[in-house]
Amino acid sequence: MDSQKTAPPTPARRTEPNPLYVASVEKAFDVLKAFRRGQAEFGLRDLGLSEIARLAGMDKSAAQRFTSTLVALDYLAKDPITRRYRPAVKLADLYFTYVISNRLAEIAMPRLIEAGKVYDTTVNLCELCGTDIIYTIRIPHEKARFEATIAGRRVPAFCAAGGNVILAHLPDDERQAILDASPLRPLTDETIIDPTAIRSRIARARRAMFDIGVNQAMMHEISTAAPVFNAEGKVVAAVQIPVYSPQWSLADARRKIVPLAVETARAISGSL
Amino acid sequence: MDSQKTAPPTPARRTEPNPLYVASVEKAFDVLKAFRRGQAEFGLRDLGLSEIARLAGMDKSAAQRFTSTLVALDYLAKDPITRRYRPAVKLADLYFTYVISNRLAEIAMPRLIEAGKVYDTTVNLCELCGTDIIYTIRIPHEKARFEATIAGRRVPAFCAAGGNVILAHLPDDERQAILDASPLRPLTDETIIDPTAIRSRIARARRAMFDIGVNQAMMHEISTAAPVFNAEGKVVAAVQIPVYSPQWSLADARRKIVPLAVETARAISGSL
DNA sequence: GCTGCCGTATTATTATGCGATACAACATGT
DNA sequence: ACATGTTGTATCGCATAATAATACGGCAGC
Repeated sequence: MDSQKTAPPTPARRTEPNPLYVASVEKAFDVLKAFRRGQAEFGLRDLGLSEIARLAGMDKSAAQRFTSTLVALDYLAKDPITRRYRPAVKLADLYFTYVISNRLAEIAMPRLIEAGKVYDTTVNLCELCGTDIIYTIRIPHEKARFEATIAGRRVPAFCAAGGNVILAHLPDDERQAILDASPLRPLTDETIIDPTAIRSRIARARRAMFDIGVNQAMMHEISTAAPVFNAEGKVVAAVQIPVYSPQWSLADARRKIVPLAVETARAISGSL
Repeated sequence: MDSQKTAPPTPARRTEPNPLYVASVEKAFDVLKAFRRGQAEFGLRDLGLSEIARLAGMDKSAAQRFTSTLVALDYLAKDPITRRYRPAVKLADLYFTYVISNRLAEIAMPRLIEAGKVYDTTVNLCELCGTDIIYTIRIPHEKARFEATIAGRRVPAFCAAGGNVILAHLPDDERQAILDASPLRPLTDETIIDPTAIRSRIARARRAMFDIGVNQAMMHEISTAAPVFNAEGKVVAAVQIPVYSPQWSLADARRKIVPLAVETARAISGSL
């Protein structure tokens, strides 16, 4: 008679036997992560103390301490009447901190803005983070699903055009390690999850120097991407441009959007 | 014989005598903040251990422990050869966490995108955070200075059009408290820092339901803004639209941009 | 009105984070 | 080349600071 109502109790607590490791910091971030999970899995915009405890895999006392601390630091806000917590504006500081110290972003930004105007399309820059890609810069032009317009969004690398072009130019062992670690869960009915199919798609992307995918991460989305290289010739990011059916056909995307992504990526690479 | 070479050693350590307060968490965030300061004050994209210690106001041992844990958690990256640290992609997660759980952002996003197309201008949503405003959503269309295009950017509320329209509709005591707490340091040669001038500008913004400022936070910028209200009639944000001289004149901004900002803000308010 | 769950407050215990110290690897300048 | 002042790394005993158990009050919903 198991009464766990929510997902796997704890996603395997990281055990860092390093004497320089401060465990409290990890737990604070676990609390923040709980909100992302809560939103993704249950559509919750705010969380109560017990929910946080459950989602972050800690007991109520710990949740109490860390929420209290995060509220004092202004990274979490607490509704005084419902007593529920939600992420606070100040979290945006950290994104700024990342981007402002990122030369790649600085160089890419004007070119991405430029590129968006050519066909009035959204243009994104994405970088690898573990087995996912994260959209670090987004220039939205079209009203897609809300999450699809927000910077910081994660998509598994194996099913994103941006992910594929990055994987394609990684050293073999690194690419393999990431694919091995990727849970091949489909995001749409058409997501390719067959390992050999994925591999050949990546190989194609390497030869062509771009990738294009249809309905892989989201329905009605045709996603194109091209790799960005640094001065030493290593992939560091991808320019990704999505367009949406039925306004765009695959043929038109191929003919117009792919070259735009490739050209933009090349321009950025050239200035690194 | 003082050998402190850098700015004020510690910006007054917060002393939280709450038994539920976990001080280590604060220190971890202090380390992250150090990067923002390092960038703002010295233009540094990465920091060495000792620099972090200095900027975050802690000793080398502490800096060592917290950088080490933040690296383990992937919020900081360490260059193995230079041994310097820099903010890592994963920080973008936290921004996403904030925005995705924010109803306001969800409702505003499509209207902001729409608004940007009218005159091909950048459109921003900003929210109050302490004495600053933070740009939470940005739809960039023009290639302004890099920082001016990044979400998470902070500007003192008193000299930002977005800040003024928010302040204008706050309860008197709250507005006063924020102005009292604001360091009235000018950002440009033309920034208004006279308290009574600021007050009358805010009063005007309240009556007019918009604000417009020239060269207040950045040279060549004409900044317009209008307030967004929630269902209970409280200000929660501002729609801000900047245009740049010499492409735009003040008169044109008044005639075209202000109504656009006002209308967009009203549309958002109406859907909250 | 009873029962369960939630958020809050308080406590003793000890594990945990602390910071002094010593070392190594560079850079610097003479 | 050497002496000097950095910087980053590693170790360790001590006491503080974070912990988890517990108890309380409030608010739901049967």
